[in-house]
Amino acid sequence: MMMKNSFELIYDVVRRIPYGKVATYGQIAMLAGNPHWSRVVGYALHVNPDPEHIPCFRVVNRYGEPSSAFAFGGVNEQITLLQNEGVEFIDGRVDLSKYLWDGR
DNA sequence: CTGGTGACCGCTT
DNA sequence: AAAGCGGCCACCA
Repeated sequence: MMMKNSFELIYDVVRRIPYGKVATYGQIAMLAGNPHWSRVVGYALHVNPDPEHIPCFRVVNRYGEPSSAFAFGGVNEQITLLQNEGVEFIDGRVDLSKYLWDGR
């Protein structure tokens, strides 16, 4: 039986993030089906079983700023990756008005 | 086995 | 207008 745990639903949503766009935890949680999973989303990415297929670096908090625990090698590195995709960082924040993934 | 925490968000007062 | 609290899942000791 394919019992999709909440984590798989979250991974599925994160994997849908297109190139050059960013998504927020709340957005993913809502798309996953529960607006209160925002916390679970953070934990799901924490285990991040497939970082190569799950662009956790494209996931940012509501303020458009990368999470603190991203220091797995250098938060600066994450910002560079997004910039490399065309995402413009302003004052260490992403313009969610332009780069926030609309869920499509 | 139980308790507590964590990459968060939204609502209430 | 601002601040504080709760809530869901899974893993750890």
